[in-house]
Amino acid sequence: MEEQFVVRQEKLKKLEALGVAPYPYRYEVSHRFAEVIAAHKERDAEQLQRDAAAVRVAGRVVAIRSMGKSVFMHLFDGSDRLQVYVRKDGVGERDWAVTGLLDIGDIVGAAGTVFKTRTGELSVLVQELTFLAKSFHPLPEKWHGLQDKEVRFRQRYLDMIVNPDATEVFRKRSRLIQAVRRFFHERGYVEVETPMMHPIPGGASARPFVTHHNALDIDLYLRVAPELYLKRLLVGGMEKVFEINRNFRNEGISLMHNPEFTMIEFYELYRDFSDYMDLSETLLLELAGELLPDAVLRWQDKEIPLRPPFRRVKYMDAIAEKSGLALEALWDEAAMRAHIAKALPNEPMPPTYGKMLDLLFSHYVEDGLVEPTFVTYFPKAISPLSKVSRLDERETERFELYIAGMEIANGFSELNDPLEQRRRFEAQARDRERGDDEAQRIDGGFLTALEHGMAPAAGEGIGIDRLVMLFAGAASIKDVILFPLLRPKE
RNA sequence: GGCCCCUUAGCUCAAUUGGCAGAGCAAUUGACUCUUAAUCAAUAGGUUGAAGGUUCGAUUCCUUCAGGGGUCACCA
Repeated sequence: MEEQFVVRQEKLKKLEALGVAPYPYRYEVSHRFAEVIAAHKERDAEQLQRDAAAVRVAGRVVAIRSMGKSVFMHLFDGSDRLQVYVRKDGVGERDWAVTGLLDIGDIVGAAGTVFKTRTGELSVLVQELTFLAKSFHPLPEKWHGLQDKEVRFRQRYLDMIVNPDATEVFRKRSRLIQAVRRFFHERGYVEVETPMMHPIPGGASARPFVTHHNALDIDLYLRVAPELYLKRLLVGGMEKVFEINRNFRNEGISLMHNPEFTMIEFYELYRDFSDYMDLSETLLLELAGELLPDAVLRWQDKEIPLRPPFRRVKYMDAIAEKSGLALEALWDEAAMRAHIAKALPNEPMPPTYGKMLDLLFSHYVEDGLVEPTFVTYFPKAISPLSKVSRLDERETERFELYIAGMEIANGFSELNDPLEQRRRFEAQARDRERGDDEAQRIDGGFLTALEHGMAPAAGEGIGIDRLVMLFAGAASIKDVILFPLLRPKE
């Protein structure tokens, strides 16, 4: 609001008139609030008075209670709150004048001694108050915090100042990614960075974002997946490799989808999809050990135990069971078409057989996969990069891990036969001609790499944002992405 | 993109059937040297998201637009 902005600018001028530097360069902090609290919370008022431990702390003023010649304030350091107490006769004349000019939102340093108030709250009796930065805007209300989701996402810093839980989610995210990295480093994986801009988008079925490089005068696509580049590294002999980075998909936004999202992809030579299902279980349990009190995900109103081995169900069996369709019908395009026309009359008829399968899977199966479940042996038609099953040539050695109705991971025995890979790409090209504009494109450079010989390998991708949702109990992907995509305002 | 819902003071929310736009917090002024949702007294703060329409009269009803949320589709 205009008026408050003006008033606060006037206060800044008054500070300068007192000889206070309004934007000093540094402040020597001796303890974070959590350290002060941990060190002294168990001691009683008498002990604290005897010792008079000296601290220098800093934070944002989030509450002011003035008693006239003494002022209580709560400071917030990004994680914790700490009360400080300024008395007129306890600080210098100038510091007292500064205290009177403070607004909620200002940032200050406080040097003094730790004590306990009459009501037992650990506080700092201030001897020296240092002004560190001015806030010209009022903070959201103290009781209810900031409710407006739009403001929370557009001005995430306000969310973080007022709703400490928001920050906690992102600390968890950081710890989770750190734990994932350590997991793979401990197993001898090499972390790499492959291009974010691809001349041919590949590695996943999705619409890409397009951009243009001026000097080369070529269109480039923001990557939808790093897969085809990571496999080139397998050809090069990198035995274990992973990448944690952003993917970009030009698709809709929902509780589970943001156009840019973080993914880990990892690959290991001489392994197959079965090894990677085991590895996924190990990883999730290790993350639970790191982030949860026990191996139980608490998400929304659900309790989801992580108890290996996770349930395993074949993709086609899952659809057959939930739809009531016979397995033979699922393998027959005409029968599928008839079923969809009759049972799902409001759905537009998918252009390809693979899209029909997708439709039935998401309609009948997906939401019901709450407990951790590996869906296995995806049909060849929708798995252009995975190896054919040893058991049934219509299927592939591919799995997806579902938890809480969300797809969390996707892995397979990597197709390494270049002639077969070329045929799969050609089948995708035919799907594209039939109207599936997410069908994968032929990447000649990738085929050439395979032609040089790639050892058998397993590969997998895990959606990090969704994993954070599960481990932090977040209902929306927007709650685990600091700045989710919103339509720009004005 | 389709459908449904929301948008009122800086923030959180009210406003009876269409009849004078309010409260708490925040802010301003004053009192107060252990408060913590501090307290007490006073003051100020509004183009009710925007533009039209109906009406004597619109926060309220209608249309269009903008932003957001939910949902469906696509996707992870």
